[in-house]
Amino acid sequence: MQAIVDLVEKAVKKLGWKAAAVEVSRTEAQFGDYSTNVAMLLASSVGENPRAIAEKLAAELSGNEFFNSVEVAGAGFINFRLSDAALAREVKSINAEPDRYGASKLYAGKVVVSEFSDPNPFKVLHVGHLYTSVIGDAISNIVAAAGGQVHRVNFGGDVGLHVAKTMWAIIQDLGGELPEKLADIPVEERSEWMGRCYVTGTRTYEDDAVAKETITENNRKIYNLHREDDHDSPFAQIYWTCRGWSYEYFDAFYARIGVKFEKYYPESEIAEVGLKTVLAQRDKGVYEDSDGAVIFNGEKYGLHTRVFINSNGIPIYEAKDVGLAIKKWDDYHFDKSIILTDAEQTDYMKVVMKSMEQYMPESVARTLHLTHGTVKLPGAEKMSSRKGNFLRAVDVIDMVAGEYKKAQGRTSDELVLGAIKYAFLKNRLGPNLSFDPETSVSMHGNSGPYLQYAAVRANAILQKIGEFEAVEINDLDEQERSLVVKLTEFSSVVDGATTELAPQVLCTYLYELAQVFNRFYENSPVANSPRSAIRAQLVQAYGYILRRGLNLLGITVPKKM
RNA sequence: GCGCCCGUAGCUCAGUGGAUUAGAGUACUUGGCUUCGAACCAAGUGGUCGCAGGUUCAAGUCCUGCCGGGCGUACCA
Repeated sequence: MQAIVDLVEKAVKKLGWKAAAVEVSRTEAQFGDYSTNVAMLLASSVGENPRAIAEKLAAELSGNEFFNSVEVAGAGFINFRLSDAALAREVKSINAEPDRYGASKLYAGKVVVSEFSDPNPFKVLHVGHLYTSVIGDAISNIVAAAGGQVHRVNFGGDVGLHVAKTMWAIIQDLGGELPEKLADIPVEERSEWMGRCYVTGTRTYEDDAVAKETITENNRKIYNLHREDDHDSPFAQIYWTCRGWSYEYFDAFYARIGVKFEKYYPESEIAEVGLKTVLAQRDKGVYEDSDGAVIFNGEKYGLHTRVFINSNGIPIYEAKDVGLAIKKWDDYHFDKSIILTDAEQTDYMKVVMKSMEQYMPESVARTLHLTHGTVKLPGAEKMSSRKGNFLRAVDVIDMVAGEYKKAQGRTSDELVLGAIKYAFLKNRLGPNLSFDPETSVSMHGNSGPYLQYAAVRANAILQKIGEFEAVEINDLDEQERSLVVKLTEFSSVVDGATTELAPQVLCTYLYELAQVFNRFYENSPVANSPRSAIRAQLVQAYGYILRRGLNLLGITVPKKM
């Protein structure tokens, strides 16, 4: 709590000691509400033992109306117990400015580009896209709430070998370059059909040497139709139509999960600048020719070597990422660029960034690559969209909807997404995520439904009592006190989640908050109580904070459940 | 081989170097609905924090080595 930090700093100064970095953290209820170890940190510079320093500080602070008690414990901890007056002030200030209370300012005025999700046209959205979209959205929300001017962008391969493979199978399936036959594909089967074509094309590329040549040629044709702005040839007509289907399918998906993007960066729009840049920087010695390809020799930097332009002269993923980075910098001149991808790309990204550092160091220094693991479902094999044994994003939503219906007799996207998003976000980023639709997204315990329910309960109370007076808040009992103390932790939690870009920090807090509230709820009637007007203010403040926290995670609070 | 990540209760996981006794959820055993919805609450069982050293007043947390698992390691994205 910042107010305590300020008071401690003031006391340290008053006692004539050199200011140490004061940190105040929550502590176990048996010790107090908050504690600080500043006495231990001061020990060496002051030249006294921590315990004695703590005693002096406690004496200095204990008269303050902010505290009920200030006690020294253990090796020199100072434990604080907040006064009712201090707690009342917090509740009042939450209810006065529910959307601003405790907001972080860590990104105030900063321009932030947040790239995530990154699906490829001509392919199917799988469970990984759902996962990465949910995380990216939450992180973007957190940065935006901290004052960041966040631009959410999405990158995807509308050119490249995977498109060439899909196009090959599409043309086979249509019986030739016959765009008019596309009308025969039912609207609801389009994405599915393209996904199947991708799998067929990939298998063929691996097994059939003749077809492989055609696919390689297709790849070149696709780059060329962009260069020549060809929308008329039968091949181009098929390409543009299917590409359009993909983007419609993506938009519908994002709308369904409540994630919004400012723009797509299709690879076709950045491939040229990537290609030109890599060639220009090769001439300056950053990249090298090798076996007909253009590479970056990462071994000089303890990384591995990667190809940027293949021996057919086509810019592959590496060169496209160079183009993307340049385009983003030109578009936004960002203070921070966040790129969220699967952890498989960690070393890859290091190589690309190391190469760009040679000629655009400022942009690279402001770029942060965040990674996450893979979603594992119980009993599932490793998924591969190239082999076709993957789980689609909609399959996961359907599975959870099925579980919801089984358990509660009804379901809705709002509830299903609340369950999925929370299950995805409550764990730290990085390691793989075990996701079990049946148990992990259960209706009990540390789950999205628990939190949504905890919010609905608060609303139900407020609805029942209607208008109430903002009377003075005093003589808090134990349950009321714990609820308010928990509310005061909000700002430091948000700061922590923002600093670390770690949504799980917020999840843990919100769950604890909901637990504290549910305990309060069991024992503290609001409607039929002499303390009704006081408790209503607490419930209102709690409702605001819980809703804000959930919204940061991309989770909405249902009107009813 | 080399590089990066992970290893905490039966299972899934939290855990900015600090508190006699390492926390949740789940599962299991109990108790609590005439109430602002019990999708809740309360109590209990369950740990050599992978192993071994080191740094520190203090290590699940930092360092080193080892064991186990995952990922990456040149023309896919």
